[in-house]
Amino acid sequence: MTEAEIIRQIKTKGFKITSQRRAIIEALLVPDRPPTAQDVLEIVRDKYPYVSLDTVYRNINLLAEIGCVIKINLKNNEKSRFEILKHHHHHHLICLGCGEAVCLEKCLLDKHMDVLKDQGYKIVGHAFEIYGYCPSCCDTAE
Amino acid sequence: MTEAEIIRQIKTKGFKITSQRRAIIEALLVPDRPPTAQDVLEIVRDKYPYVSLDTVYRNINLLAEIGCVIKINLKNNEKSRFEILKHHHHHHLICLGCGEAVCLEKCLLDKHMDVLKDQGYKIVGHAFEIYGYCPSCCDTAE
DNA sequence: CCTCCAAACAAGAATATTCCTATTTAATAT
DNA sequence: ATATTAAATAGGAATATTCTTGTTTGGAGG
Repeated sequence: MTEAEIIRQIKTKGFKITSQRRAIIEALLVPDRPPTAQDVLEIVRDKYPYVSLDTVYRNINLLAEIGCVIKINLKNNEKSRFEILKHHHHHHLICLGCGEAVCLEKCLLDKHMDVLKDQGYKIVGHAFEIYGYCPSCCDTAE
Repeated sequence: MTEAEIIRQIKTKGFKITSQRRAIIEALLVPDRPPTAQDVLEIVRDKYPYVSLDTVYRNINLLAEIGCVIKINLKNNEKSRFEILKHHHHHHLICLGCGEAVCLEKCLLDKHMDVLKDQGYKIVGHAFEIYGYCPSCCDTAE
């Protein structure tokens, strides 16, 4: 998803475009690996020194709610990381060794959703994460 | 899983049985709906007034790691709730209306796991939660 | 262009959870 | 029973994230 597409989505849903919001979206696209809120703050502050961390969280959460960003919860109280949703809906394997989030090909959970919808539940979202060790961390493990 | 079975598991894995630990396990079984760490603390303190909240979290996390307890993450910064795993491995739908955690029948994620294991990943756990509204909260919603 | 109002903001307080350190204790070997 | 040691604990500090409050601002309508 490009910056322009995201901004269009935000407008469509009736939210406003502020300079901070725009800068946060751009910052999310800069780092190699999905950044933490703190990472985003530091990038944004190069341009807007008075942006608060709360604003970063508020905007990232908005982006997650409208489906433009995925929140990656690392275990053990590490900071969360946030990934702009480039292509399709997917989930992650989080390596407990190096902390890297590996994208899973495809979401296999639609079956669950369908059953619940039939039973009268209204589903608005889901979280799914796998914890383990990637092949190279398996090698170096004791 | 009964208290005795859990204690046996703890011993088997080389952890110690302390009076606080025992009391925490018992406290988890008391409330109707899965309790928060604070709920557990209050029950335990009836008997042991000097138990710390950290001890409750530490023990619940241990129980979760050895697979005796499931951690239920409610959205929006509500406190987590913890459920003694009575029967088989399963997940939850969390109602955003009333906050209730509905148990899902069965874990459909084994396919994912198998694929990853074939690729050399070592899987140690996963988190899966669905957010939505239960039928009665759907009725009362605007 | 000017007014208006909901949405967004900054700053700092609050919250849930974990970490740190010094002390105590369960289980094991003597 | 006693000594030993790693695990567990209490208490308080630290951390990530969200909430609160008063202020500012985007964008719709006149």
